[in-house]
Amino acid sequence: MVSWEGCNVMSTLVAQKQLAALIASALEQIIDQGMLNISDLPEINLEIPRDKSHGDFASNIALVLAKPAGKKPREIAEMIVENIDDQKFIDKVDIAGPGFINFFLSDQWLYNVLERIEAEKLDYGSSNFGAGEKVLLEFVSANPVGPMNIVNARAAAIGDTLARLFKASGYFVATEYYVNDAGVQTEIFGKSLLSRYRQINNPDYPFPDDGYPGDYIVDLAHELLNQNTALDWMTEDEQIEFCRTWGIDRMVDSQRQDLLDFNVKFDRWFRERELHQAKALENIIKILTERGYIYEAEGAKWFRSTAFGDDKDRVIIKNDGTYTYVTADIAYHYDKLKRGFTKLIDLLGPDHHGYIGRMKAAVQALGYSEDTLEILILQYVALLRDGQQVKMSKRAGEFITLKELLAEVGKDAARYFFIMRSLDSHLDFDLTLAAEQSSENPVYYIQYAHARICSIIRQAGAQSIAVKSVKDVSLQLLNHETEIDLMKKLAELPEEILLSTIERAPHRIARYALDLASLFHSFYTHCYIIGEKEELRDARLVLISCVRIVLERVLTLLGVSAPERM
RNA sequence: GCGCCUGUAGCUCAGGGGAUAGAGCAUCGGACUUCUAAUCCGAGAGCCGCAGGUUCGAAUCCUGCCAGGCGCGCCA
Repeated sequence: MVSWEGCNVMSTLVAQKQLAALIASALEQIIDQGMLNISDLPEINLEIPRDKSHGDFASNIALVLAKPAGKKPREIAEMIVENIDDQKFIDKVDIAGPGFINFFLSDQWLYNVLERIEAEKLDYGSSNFGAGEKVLLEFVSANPVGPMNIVNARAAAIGDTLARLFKASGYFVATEYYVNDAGVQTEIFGKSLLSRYRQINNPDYPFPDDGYPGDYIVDLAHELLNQNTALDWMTEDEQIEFCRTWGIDRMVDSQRQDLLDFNVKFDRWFRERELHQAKALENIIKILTERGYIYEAEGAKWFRSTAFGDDKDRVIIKNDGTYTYVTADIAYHYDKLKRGFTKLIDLLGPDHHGYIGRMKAAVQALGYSEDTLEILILQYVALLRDGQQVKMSKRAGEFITLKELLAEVGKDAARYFFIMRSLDSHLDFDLTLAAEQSSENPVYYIQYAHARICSIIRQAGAQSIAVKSVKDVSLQLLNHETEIDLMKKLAELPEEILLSTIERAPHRIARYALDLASLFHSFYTHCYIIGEKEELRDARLVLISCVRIVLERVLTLLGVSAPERM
């Protein structure tokens, strides 16, 4: 049994849980009295009504029960309300509309929120929901033969924030970037680099037909020249191999640096070559063969992925004896599983959606459940400049790289813009707006709220006014409408973090940050702080200090900085 | 042809069974002798792509259609 002693409600999550328990016990009493005849209780959900006149929380339970119970919704609602135990934290309970039960809570629960924020600081909103489950989040994994593009950038921002959300929700998370450094593409890359290297002294040296045209390879060639390597004494094959490994290492280094500049740090950069060196591909084929999912046909070896619902079986060893990329990918995922991760999440671009079936099949063929692997598909990004779409052609070597994006709009705006839309949304990224440092830009709007609070606290400090502890101020003075709204929003953070994690929806946090900033700005214009009487001033300082903590918290989740001055 | 995503205010997007459908931008009108006007307050603006169905209740779920984006290799 839940104890109702004291008023321990301190977030919307807790409030909803407690109200649901109250309704459940009311229903039990009604059923015991024989007033209601239903076989089993449905789940009781509390929602926060859009309209404030509908209370702090509302339940539709009476409407849901109307049919199975064969009674009118309002009649059921009345019985429930009559049987709800009186609680100190409930001001009143109304029945409204077709049969909604609306709960109006005493403001005390909001003051408890401030106490909790003061106690937990930047941990406020965290939970142990994940119970330490080991999750491996793989994202970006861009080919190392070229610079990272705008979709990679979106994946980086979203993947990184998802990782932060999983951590906040009590999971053990590791992030990985898978480097395809073993395929045909890297060989073409090696040839391209060697050709550019030769062209420095011999402009007529041929460039491979299928070579990579970008200028970055020319830059790499000049860097290679300055390295004074033993390249010229090698055979042709050795030269290509050297260019490949040296060049890929340089590409990976620069990708790693670009991502660090974007506030994205991977726990591990996993090289495909490690799998080959460890004979992991041979091993995975052996395992799948033993399990009976490999067969030979048309001179190749196939993985029977259709056994688990895939559209067609997949070639795993080509008729020329080499492996397909799927083979390495299965080996990589098996490696993840062997390392003890019980949940694998891959964040991929929309061109990879056909990949879901075969990889889920592979995981199952290896003896794991289908939902061990979760593949999130990210939709494309269209870049706009001055309202016009920026055309990008990879073949012509024209595309905006992550590095260029950061130079143009900055890390904070870029992160926010990528995260503010749901994964499913085909994002229109407005470069002009993102680069603008004005009120039209939501990033600055949120950061400005944080900087404003810091400024007030600085001003107060200059007048020797310190921010007191929550328990030393008169919280009941915080009763202005904008103050109540602000505290309600603070109360929502734990729920928001949890839902953002469960729904894999980082955009919810971006929106929450914007809403909180908006409520603060509104409060700021309606309520003074430093000029007010001491008691009210101190209470308000506590309030804005809590708002500041939560703003810093959500900005950190987004990977955006929380400036103290602007 | 098959698969995935999308279609909501002039624009970009939230909401994904519940009460009068929301936000930002844009437009229009107001607010600075005091803590940052990078702000606030207010107004107008919508057959929620179309047509059926399920439901006490559908923007939300199901079916079909229309439109846009992206896939459907022994490429990665």
